[in-house]
Amino acid sequence: MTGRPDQNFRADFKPFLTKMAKNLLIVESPAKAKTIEKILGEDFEVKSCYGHIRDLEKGDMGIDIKDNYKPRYIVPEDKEKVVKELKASAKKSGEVWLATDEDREGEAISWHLCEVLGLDPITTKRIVFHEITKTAIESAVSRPRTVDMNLVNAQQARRILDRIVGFELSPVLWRKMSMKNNLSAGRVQSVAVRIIAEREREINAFVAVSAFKIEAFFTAKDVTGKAVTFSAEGKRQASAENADVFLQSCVGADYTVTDIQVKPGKKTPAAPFTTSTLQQEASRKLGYSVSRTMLLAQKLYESGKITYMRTDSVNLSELAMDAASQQIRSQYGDKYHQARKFKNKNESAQEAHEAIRPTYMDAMTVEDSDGRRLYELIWKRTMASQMADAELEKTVAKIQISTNKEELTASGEVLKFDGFLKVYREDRDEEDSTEEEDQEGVLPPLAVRQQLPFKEMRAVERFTRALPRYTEASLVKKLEELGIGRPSTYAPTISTILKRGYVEKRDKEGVKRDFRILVLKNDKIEKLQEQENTGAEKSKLFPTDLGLVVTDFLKQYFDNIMDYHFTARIEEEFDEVAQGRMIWSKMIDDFYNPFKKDVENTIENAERIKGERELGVDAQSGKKVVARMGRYGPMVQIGDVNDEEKPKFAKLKNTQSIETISFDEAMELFRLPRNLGPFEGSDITVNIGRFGPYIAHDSKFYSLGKEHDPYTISFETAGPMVVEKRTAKEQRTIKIFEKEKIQLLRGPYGPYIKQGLRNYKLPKEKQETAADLTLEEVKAIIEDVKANPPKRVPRKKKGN
DNA sequence: CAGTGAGCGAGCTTCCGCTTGACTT
Repeated sequence: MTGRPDQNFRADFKPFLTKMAKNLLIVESPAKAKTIEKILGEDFEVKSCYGHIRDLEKGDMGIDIKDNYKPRYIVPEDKEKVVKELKASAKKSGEVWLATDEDREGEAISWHLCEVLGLDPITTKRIVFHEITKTAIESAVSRPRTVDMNLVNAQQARRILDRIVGFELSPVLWRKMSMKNNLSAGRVQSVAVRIIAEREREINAFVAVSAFKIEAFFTAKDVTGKAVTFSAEGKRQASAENADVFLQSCVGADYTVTDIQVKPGKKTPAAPFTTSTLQQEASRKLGYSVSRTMLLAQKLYESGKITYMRTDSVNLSELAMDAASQQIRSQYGDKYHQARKFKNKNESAQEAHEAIRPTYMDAMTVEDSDGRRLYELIWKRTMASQMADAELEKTVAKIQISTNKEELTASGEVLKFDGFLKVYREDRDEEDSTEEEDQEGVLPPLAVRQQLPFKEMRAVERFTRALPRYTEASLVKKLEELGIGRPSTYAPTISTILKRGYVEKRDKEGVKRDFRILVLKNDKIEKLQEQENTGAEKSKLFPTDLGLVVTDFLKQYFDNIMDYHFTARIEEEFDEVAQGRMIWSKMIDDFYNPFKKDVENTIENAERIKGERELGVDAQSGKKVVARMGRYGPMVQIGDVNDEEKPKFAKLKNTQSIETISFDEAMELFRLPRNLGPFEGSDITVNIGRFGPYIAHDSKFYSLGKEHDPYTISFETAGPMVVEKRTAKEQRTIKIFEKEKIQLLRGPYGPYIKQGLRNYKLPKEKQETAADLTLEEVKAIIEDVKANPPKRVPRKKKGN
């Protein structure tokens, strides 16, 4: 099938539009709509539906399980306005064209549009394009198809399965967990937490082993005749004793070059950005969180600077490849250009869009100061992807030791042609990099049989490293590898598991560790001990105790859902549905029956989730000490609730965990509350409460903040703190109406009224003169705000 | 805001995947 030449398109098309009202073309994104309207011109009105316009009702799962899993769809409240507008436009227009994205979700959106706008899916025109260019769009318009119901059914199966898993599993947690927060579980989020949980346990179980790295230093003349030092490595020695023996055996040795190998090498540029790789590189190079990257990318997209930012495709349009080629040739010269098409490694990719790239390759940067660094990263990556390989020369020299049979190896790397490295080099994650690769240097020119002047030889103790904890971006990478989640959900998934308290993002301080060095110099061996910092991590994802116990629970009772390959397996079945080889309701039925049994079995037989761990026996009372989950989080407990005497409880610190806390650390926690003694007539006490550590004095409470430890803070520190915090509190106060219990306070967003637990913002015109407000005026403002509450979260729907 | 930790039970929570804004205690 060959496409018509473009110039014929309008001629073909016109007759059918004449005198009729405009055509309505619907796309998903409003930014796209604007561009396309310009391209298509007068005959088309282009509107956007802002993604899905219908979803399953929330009540009773939104599915009639007994009626073949029949879905009950509704237009969510926040989509009512869009739907109303689309209906009005559709009414006025001659014909409606559906141009949603070319993937499973896009197809379903088209079908929902048919249902809502009263269009017949059998006849309504459905078109797709992967790039927003005149050619692509006009060629798409010249070859419309209709909605593919098999693909729609695959989406419905996906949607319904996710609803079933989420809405059946979450209530199981509500029943079995004593914590009252709104817990949740789902096909994607629960596996994401599992990944974090398992990494943590690997790290906890890890035992570092050391070996001695042998490194010899020599001098030689470089190309300019200047003497330079270079190093060569020997075989690692397993222990300090072995290292010592080896260094002894080298005393008084001569070192001779016996062999030199020179091999060419090359480096190839990475593919253009997808959502996932953009998130990874922005995290590694710019330190951005996944959500920050997406926010900035969205802005760049909306202002027309880059193509769509939620994509799993590495493909560049012809237009983009040409533009890159031109830019590279003019900026760096012809030899730096090499046209490349990249293939997606990921099987789950749906490739409805292009890769993320600049709209105009000749724009090297953008005005917007927030988005500039991200834009430049995208620009460089796109350029590099169309540039020549970098050419290297790797040299490996073997060095003989005259006094023993061992051999040393010196290796070096020289860049012969920089190629794409002129613009861009991809960073690596910690876990993929090795020590050796990091320190390939340049070797001076050497010759076989050359005698090398010896400086010294070192045996340095090196420890194996545990795998690093995940960053947001490396978690996204892992999820993508497993085919779990989509470009539009990576950032929200991370927010969800953080919000639910399954995972925390924080830093970990390193610990000091001694390591040994043996140095052979002037025929003498010196033994040194030095210190290094190890295990420090920044902005990493840590599982909480909640995350760990929930993961264990779900793994025990729902191993199928928690399996890393569950999504991949059901994706194969969705594909079968999409191909028309499987009925979607049958597929869901096969999944649901055993799953429902698991749910019922769990509700009936599973114990409450406690995650209890015995730590030892309290010497004083002779009672058992355990760590476990309580109603308000992880805690330690002395004694049993069935004992005559009430058990003692203490909350774990943020950095402690049920799994790793020691008996001594647990006992330490029972030192609170501490009484520091009298100050201005009443005792100062320190404790940890619902909102963290605090000082109590004269029946007032002051937060302790992070820099002070309630276990160690002294009376000398606490006294002045009370005074300081008390005055700060007073300064925050503008006015107090004692009897009515109304306070007028100054906050970070300006002055506000506080009555009981509720806050009321002052109207703008009253903010300046807040101190002059009378009780009546204040009461009026409260009533006013109550009557017109500030719109924040969309209100609850009726009937659900 | 601030000491809790058992159990009862009303009424509530919850999923994933498309899309942007509205708006900050």
